[in-house]
Amino acid sequence: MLRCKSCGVRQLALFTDLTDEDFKLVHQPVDEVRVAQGDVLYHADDRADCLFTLRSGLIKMTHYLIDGSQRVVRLVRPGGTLGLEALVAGQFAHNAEALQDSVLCRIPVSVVEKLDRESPRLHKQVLTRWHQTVMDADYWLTQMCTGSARERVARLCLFLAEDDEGLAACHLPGREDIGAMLGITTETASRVIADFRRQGLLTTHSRREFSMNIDSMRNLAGIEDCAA
Amino acid sequence: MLRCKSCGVRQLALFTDLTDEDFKLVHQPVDEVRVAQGDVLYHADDRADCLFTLRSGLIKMTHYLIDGSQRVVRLVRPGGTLGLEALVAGQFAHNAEALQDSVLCRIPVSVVEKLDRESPRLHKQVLTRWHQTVMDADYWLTQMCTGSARERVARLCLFLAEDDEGLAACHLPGREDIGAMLGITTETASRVIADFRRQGLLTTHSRREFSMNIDSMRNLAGIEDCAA
DNA sequence: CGTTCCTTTGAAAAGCATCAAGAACCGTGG
DNA sequence: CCACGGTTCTTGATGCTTTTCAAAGGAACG
Repeated sequence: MLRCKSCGVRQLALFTDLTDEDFKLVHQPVDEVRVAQGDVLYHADDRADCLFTLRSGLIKMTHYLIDGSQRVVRLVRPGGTLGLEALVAGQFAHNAEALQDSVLCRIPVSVVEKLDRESPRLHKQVLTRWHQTVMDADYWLTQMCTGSARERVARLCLFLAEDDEGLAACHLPGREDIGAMLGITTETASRVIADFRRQGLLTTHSRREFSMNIDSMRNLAGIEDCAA
Repeated sequence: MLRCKSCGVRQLALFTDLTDEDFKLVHQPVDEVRVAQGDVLYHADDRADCLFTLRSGLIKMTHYLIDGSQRVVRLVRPGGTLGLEALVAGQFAHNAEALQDSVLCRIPVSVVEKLDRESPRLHKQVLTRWHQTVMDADYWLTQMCTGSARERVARLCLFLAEDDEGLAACHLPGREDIGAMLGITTETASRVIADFRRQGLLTTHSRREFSMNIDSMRNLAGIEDCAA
């Protein structure tokens, strides 16, 4: 299972920088995991003995609220890391659910712990991953939890478009998910998107795909370059 | 300067668990830093060659928005760690400003890096601190960025009261800061608090101190125990 | 081809922001 | 000790935004 060395996303992932020497320390399998859109990778409080690197797809990290609804606290994109808390706690801190069909590498905690001890390169990467997670969280809060519903939807669209390289089709989540990401209701999410469409800012190709006029969208969002 | 061993907040802080052996590795001074209410500990993008443990007081971590206003992304309470990003980036990621007179320990990055390499106990603590930071960030998002203004203010009051052990006086931030924490306007913050006061849920002793009826406040907040 | 789920839309009500002004508080200097 | 000016807090009135409740249209799927 050790194809990590030639992995396509490795340059983005946890195992960047690793030398051949480092790889020799990996004695447990790094499996590939596939989750279909809508499937749950893990639940909060599940026993955590591995962590994940996202190779392709899109994952939402959520918390359930007291009223039973869910709040999206962050999205993870290819190259991102999920479940780092496995290194310090016995259980996961979020629910991780696929917004798109996704492929991940499943890395046993024991592997990361060993490398963390014996490879300064991986050790540094682990810290960097934590840092990135915090930056992502802060970015999410400032961008997706601030301003009017229109601004937030515009920012979310721009965020989603970064993955899919702009002009072509971007994945558009369901309205309920959009609501849970932005802290607004499903109806408001729907209304804003329908409105963007009427104004010609946004075109939906299928139910779950769209493209947009990036510049106009930036105006609505309040121009700010993306830290994530 | 090595009074860490007998430090009152050490049990909460980064240097928990350290043995005498570990302390012998610390060859650079751990300074005490005092910041008065309203003072800035550091700015985002400041060169970061040290990190901090909060001994007493309260610190707000903020980002400036494009419009010049600021958004509070998190509060740090005694025992918490600030500026962990110094370990992986050359600069700080937030503005850190004192909401109350505060005392911190200023720990050079070189010290933490050395201990991180040579003390498994500190190494574990560093990871735990990162984890805690992410948990705090997620808690902040779900609690302070979700629900009506009344709910948010109620949750913030409960959060602030945890420090000051309930019944006695708790620190009440300025209305503008409250707004920046909850994503609402100064006026709305003021109105909600004035309203709580009229309903007898909350009593202000001085301008910056209050106490409250915790149970009623919990009802308004939607009961949920605090993860932070 | 009908069922089911998701999205869109409408109308009314509630919530919140905005603008503007007055009141309370703070530190300072007389 | 009190008066003063600046700041922060409170309050009111108004209008926009968002939620809520309800229902109808569309797309997906067996």
